[in-house]
Amino acid sequence: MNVEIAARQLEALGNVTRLEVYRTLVRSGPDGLAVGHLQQRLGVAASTLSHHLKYLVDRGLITQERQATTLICRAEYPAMNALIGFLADECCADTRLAGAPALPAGARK
Amino acid sequence: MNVEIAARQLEALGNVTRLEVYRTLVRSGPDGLAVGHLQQRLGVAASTLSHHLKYLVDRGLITQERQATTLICRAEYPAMNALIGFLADECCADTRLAGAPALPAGARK
DNA sequence: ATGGTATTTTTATGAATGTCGAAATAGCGG
DNA sequence: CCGCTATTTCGACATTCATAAAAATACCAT
Repeated sequence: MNVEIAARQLEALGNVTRLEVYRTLVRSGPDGLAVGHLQQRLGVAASTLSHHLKYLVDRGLITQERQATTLICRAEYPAMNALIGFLADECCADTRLAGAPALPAGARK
Repeated sequence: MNVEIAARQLEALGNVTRLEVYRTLVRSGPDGLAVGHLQQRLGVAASTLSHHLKYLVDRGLITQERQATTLICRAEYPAMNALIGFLADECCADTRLAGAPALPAGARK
């Protein structure tokens, strides 16, 4: 994980529609959700949704698998884990794990 | 923390220049860094930097404090913590804390 | 006040985004 | 093969973004 990749993934999540899509997929668990179901649930135009899904696939945040005519979308959990890891390690203090303060300049990497 | 705010903050970090700025500030610790130092270190035009800093302040990711002629910028750690918390809780499995699998659909909220 | 350094605002411009309807494609079921 | 459903591609459009030079502002030191 480097800054460029992280930025691209953060950017992908930095749009309400896409973030909702992604969140919905994550919460749907490993079974994923068909594009059509996503479309119904989020109420966005199919073409817009398709556009955003491509975006998310491109950046490795979700995967798609054909099942007959429908396309199943799934969150790519390792990607999110890596991204959170980047934010926590490269950028941030651990937080929520403990009350540890931010690491001082140059303490890592 | 809601989806709109999270998306705005993620978007703010979803640009290489801003992510570098932010990362630099986080790693500079609580003392922060002057705009000028950031500018020198990152080699971006002052006006561009100022633009991005405003962006980050707007979204609550950093704060600024005047000290004589120089403006000290600091990462707003709680904001990042909340954002990571959102990603972990609302969106994602915990990861890195344990090997726990993603929460199944509807397990939360 | 004057000069100097630090930072922002203004202004400009090219590029990318977000959105959607309409048309095109893909692939099953019969 | 045909029709049907699912999804994508193709314009089109308005909006926002990223960048930076130039001018303006802020504030200290003298």
